[in-house]
Amino acid sequence: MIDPELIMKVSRFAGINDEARQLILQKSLVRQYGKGESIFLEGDESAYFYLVLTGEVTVYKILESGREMILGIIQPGEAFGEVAMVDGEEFPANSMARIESSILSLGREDYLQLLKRHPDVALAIIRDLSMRVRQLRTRVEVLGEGGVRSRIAQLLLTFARDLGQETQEGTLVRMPLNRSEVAGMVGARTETVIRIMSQWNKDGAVRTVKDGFLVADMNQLHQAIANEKGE
Amino acid sequence: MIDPELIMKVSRFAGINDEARQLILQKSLVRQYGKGESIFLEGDESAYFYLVLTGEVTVYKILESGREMILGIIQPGEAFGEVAMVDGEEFPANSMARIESSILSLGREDYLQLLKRHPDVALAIIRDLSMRVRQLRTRVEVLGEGGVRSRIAQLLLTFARDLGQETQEGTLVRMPLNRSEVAGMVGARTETVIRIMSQWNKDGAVRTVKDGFLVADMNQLHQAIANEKGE
DNA sequence: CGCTGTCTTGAACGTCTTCAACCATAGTGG
DNA sequence: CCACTATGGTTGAAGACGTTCAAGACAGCG
Repeated sequence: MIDPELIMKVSRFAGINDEARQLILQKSLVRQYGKGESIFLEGDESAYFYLVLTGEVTVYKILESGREMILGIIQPGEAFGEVAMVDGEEFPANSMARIESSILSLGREDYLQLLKRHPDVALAIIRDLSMRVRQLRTRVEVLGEGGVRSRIAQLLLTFARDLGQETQEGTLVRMPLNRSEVAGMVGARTETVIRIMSQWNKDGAVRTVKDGFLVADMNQLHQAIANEKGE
Repeated sequence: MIDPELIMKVSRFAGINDEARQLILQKSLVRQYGKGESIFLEGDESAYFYLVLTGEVTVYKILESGREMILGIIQPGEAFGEVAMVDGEEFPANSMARIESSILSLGREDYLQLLKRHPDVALAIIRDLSMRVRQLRTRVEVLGEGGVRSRIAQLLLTFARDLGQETQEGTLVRMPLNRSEVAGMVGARTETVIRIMSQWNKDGAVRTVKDGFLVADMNQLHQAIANEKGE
């Protein structure tokens, strides 16, 4: 059921030697998760390391106030739950498949063994952690912006920068985000997000399309941030 | 001018061998910074790794909206600017001494050499990065809480948990935080912070004392978060 | 003593949330 | 094929909340 090609395509395992490759194929588990299916919950024992092969995973947390905060959306090739596993702590957040996904998991022991065998071990972890630090930092920056309008603008610009592809219509981000998810990421209510985004839609700044959204006019978003009161 | 004792006390360098110790003493630079003095600015070339020996450093960023966001307050023994240096990128934020501080810096080359000589290298970095990930995550959680009241409560509780010491009056956090700083950490205005905190002061929940603040009644803070509208 | 920086308070205004309802669309099962 | 249901998007009105601007209190320091 495991597609060896798929696994080896993951940048993290690129250039890995044959022995390590065998270890992965033998010891890892690849499982399909349906949309909305839970992968682990906050407080669970973290005995596995997870890697998204295909699909997307939402890592989220229920805050003390009851709000649901999305900490991150994990893309194919990216790992999650790794920090907790290395530290040997419980998972600090929940995770679920955002869409139909296939996810590889490797037990702690096997993971550590893999690291030992492969020389670029530490580097892979360090690179991964650095990336996470950077992501979290931009998240803090998004949340730090004053109004909800600024926060959404900042969020969309970040997505456009990281995942966008240029088209003659503007920057296209191939990731359908519903308004609730946006709300969960910027710490706001769905209705508020809707009001702001439909405004932008009318103004031709951002348009929701088939398989994602299109930032047609970045300037308008920057403006929205700059004067803290959209339009 | 460098106090060898001081350097060796830093947990990061504990158990280091003599050779490495010599390297640090010879190659590192320790400099005093006055309150408010800048250490590096966003966009600066990151050629050094910094470590707080005594004092405290504020790492902050000027957001696109013009707001000043405090990303972290670095305590003695903690490093900063490290990620950027390892990645070879420009500093993504500013830093300044929050109080009179002595700060050690080590050039990129020497730092890498130190890491090579000392076996626990990668581990030190990984531990450091993990810690930073955890800190940023709690920061995101703080900012994600709905109202300003919840965010401040969450922030103070975090400080109490991490740095607090129990007294018969409550949990004491030995760190003077002025209201502007709190505002910069929760993404709010100083006046708002003042209104909320003086309310809490009257209610006996949190009191500002000589060298920090005292959380007298944690429950009130949890309450404030729970029902999103303080008391 | 006057200065500076922090803390405080008030009032007006704009923003966001809340709650409640309604529309559109895509499946689903009869 | 259609009613039925679930999901996501949308809108309105009222009120809570936070910001803004302006002004004053206060303490520590040269």
